[in-house]
Amino acid sequence: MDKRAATRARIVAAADRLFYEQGFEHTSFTAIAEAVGISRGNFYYHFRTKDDILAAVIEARAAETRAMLEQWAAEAPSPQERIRRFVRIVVANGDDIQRFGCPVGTLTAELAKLRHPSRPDAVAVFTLFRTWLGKQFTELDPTADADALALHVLAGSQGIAMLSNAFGDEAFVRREVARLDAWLDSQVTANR
Amino acid sequence: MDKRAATRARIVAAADRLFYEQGFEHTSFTAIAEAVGISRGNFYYHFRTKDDILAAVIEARAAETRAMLEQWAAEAPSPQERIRRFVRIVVANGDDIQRFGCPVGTLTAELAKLRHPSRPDAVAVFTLFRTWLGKQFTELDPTADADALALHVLAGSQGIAMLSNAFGDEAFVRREVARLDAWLDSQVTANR
DNA sequence: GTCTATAGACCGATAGAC
DNA sequence: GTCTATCGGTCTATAGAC
Repeated sequence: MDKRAATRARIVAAADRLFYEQGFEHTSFTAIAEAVGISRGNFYYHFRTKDDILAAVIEARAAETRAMLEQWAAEAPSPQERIRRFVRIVVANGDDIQRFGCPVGTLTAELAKLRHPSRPDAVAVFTLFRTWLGKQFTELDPTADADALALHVLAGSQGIAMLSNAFGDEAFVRREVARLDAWLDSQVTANR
Repeated sequence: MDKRAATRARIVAAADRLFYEQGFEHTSFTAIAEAVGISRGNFYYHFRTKDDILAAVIEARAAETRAMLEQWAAEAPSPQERIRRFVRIVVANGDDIQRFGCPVGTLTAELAKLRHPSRPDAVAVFTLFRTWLGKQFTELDPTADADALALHVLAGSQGIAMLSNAFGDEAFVRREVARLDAWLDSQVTANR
């Protein structure tokens, strides 16, 4: 990787984190430049506008998500176990979610209010999870409405993330994850 | 109501709507003043700072919520029917939620990222629903963990609102509301 | 004449953009 | 490093109701 690409990657990583922690609009150029440790002037060598950075951040998140889903698919033996991996995100990233919510959910919600042109790209990250989950449910039961089940799981984890952020109640998160797990079990049993 | 209070109320109503549609930070003084039809200068006669407006908006939302919950409690005969009223919000306000998400959820999420001092007050609106729902579940079954059940319903509707906003899929909303209704039925049946 | 409500000029700071 | 627009925030003059 040449120096240009390396700096670009550092900018994207810093912006990603700041957009998550502070929101897209609230994060200024200056804040990103400071986090990376470069001057604002240097900045424009890599990105012309703030929207360009946002696009790069969303692209990076999408790539990261694809890699993660592929890894889960490779590691976990059964569809049920794979779906369980997804459900576990809200526990594994519990601390971040409690403080800043779900990165996918909060970004799409913000971009919706801003009527931002990149909003569909942010939604596409949601869609990655949606179709991946749908695939697992189809494997579990080819006759099921896999997309509906996928959205149910997605909605469940979004609700948990939202209230975790609002109330900071870890017991609630564990309880609701267990509930989702149990629901998943019941789906598998029903298919036997 | 004197003229001062009337103008103040109009400002709060306009700010409420704009904060909902565009987010708190994105909404400028100029935008609110334009929406109300007054000059920016006049503004400071009624509110000194933007945070003061936010505080007034949150207070208004809390009062509105309390009134709504009281009305539901008065109108609906059974606890189950009352809880059902709550679940129906995502359908009744389906259009707004699809475009701007849940007003309570999106505001608390934004204020969390901004580390805004009024965030606890925004969360308190969530708590109004939480305790009201808990009360209904206690009436349904005094031995149940009413708060856990309340949070489950709250999380369910938050998840629906989030994905409704992301995907704009009305069939999904109806499906998930039906699912929550069925779950509620099962809770009632289990108690018999 | 006094008070209430209003308008609009104006401030420093900071935003994104170049 | 500079430029311009706009941000939240402040001050003062004044029009009209009483």
